[in-house]
Amino acid sequence: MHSFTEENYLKAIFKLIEQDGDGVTTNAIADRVKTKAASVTDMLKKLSDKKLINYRKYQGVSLTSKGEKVALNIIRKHRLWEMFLVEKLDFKWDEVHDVAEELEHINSEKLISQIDKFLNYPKVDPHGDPIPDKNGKFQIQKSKPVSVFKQNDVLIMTGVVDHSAAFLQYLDKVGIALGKEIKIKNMVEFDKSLQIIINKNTPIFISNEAAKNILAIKKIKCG
Amino acid sequence: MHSFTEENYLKAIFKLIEQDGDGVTTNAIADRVKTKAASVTDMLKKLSDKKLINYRKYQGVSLTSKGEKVALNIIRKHRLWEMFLVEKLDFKWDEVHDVAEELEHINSEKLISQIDKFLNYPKVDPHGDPIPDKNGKFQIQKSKPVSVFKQNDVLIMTGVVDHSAAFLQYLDKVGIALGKEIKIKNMVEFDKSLQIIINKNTPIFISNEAAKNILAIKKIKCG
DNA sequence: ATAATATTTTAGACTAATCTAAAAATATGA
DNA sequence: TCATATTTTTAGATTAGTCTAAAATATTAT
Ligand SMILES: [Mn+2]
Ligand SMILES: [Mn+2]
Ligand SMILES: [Mn+2]
Ligand SMILES: [Mn+2]
Repeated sequence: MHSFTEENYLKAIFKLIEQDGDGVTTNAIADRVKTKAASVTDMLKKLSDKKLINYRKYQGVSLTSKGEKVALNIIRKHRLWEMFLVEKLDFKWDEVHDVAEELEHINSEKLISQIDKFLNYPKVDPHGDPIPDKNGKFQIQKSKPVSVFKQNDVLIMTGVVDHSAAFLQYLDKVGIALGKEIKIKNMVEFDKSLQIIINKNTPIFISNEAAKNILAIKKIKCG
Repeated sequence: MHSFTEENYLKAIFKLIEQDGDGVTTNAIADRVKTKAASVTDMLKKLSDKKLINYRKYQGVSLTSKGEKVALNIIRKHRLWEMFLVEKLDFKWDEVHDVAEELEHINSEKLISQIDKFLNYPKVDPHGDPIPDKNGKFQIQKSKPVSVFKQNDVLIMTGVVDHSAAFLQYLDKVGIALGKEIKIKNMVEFDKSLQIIINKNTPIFISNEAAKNILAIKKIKCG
């Protein structure tokens, strides 16, 4: 169907559009797929010939709906595999990404629909990212970084911005995980670090840098 | 580590050695990996440089112990994945091979050891083929084709020679599966077809061609 | 033993994906 | 606006894997 490489470019372009909107630049893609701008230009021509992207020299690119469909399917597979690894094979959330990068390119409609069923049709992956369904539809997250909330806000942790193993391991260490309650006890004016209470435990401090990389929503009062 | 292609060549060489012994020919490999002899010669040089095979021009090849180890690991992964697909994702035994051909190249020690554990360390795959352990060790099957047994022998079905979907579907249709009892009721001298009884059901006829492709062992009397 | 046949290797070319270096286009800013 | 800096594209080379056609070697059959 499409080569590994083509799939990786499409996924990269999709994520850059998600971040910065259409008109994705050659250099931005080169960065993401860890290659040089010259190689990207070559690939853009190929993807354009295949009607997977809209491309005019020097103008930046966007995905056609065909290209977006391919990208969403790769992302669907990536996130389902991550979920499978965590839920069924006892992987930690910081161990799954690299393996999923390989597994996402396996071609089998049946395989992925069975994995989906086996996991009971999960809506989010182990990092809180939404899993597109068969048709590429997924719920847009309205989470925001913990850093934007106010003193005494009570939040539910829903995701991460930084997906690096190092950051995920840090969150493990301080006890922050998906679904945990985070109460903002107070903010240090000097460096914008936060004192927070996780699930009613003893308060801890997290840096502003950390707070910017943790996503959460306001907790709904219930009971 | 090793490319996709290199792994497929090593696996092909391993299986040819298993079948015909050392001194595997260029054409035999070309057949198995579905390429041309000239391409095989190129690859043999590369594998030889990497000390994965023993190769002297025109003399045929054998695997070094390093090469054998790689081949056995691919086969281990292939068979574990097939088992996973059948046991956990409701695939039929005739549906798993092609997907496993892709999955066998995924690189993750942890992934495969967890799959092994998840399946409770199976000894054979859905086709009755032995699954090498972490160290490449596996039990040699002493099964023989049904065609070599004698009238009134009572057998247990243990595997297949022909792994094609068409043959496996035929076996499904007539009710032959791993572990089933096969009693040889009689053999037609004319065309060597057999009348057999599967699990005490009504007798059926199978051709000599079919009998040669079904593996079995003599049933041990018990009770 | 020699000629005919079959197998294997070499030579040379092609494709996908990559790279470096140079040229072209665009953006920036005095 | 126009020179400078940055970004993007082109040109040309490289590598892995493949192919066809031709040459070299081995096998087989008279
Ligand atoms: Mn990931
Ligand atoms: Mn994820
Ligand atoms: Mn198989
Ligand atoms: Mn099998």
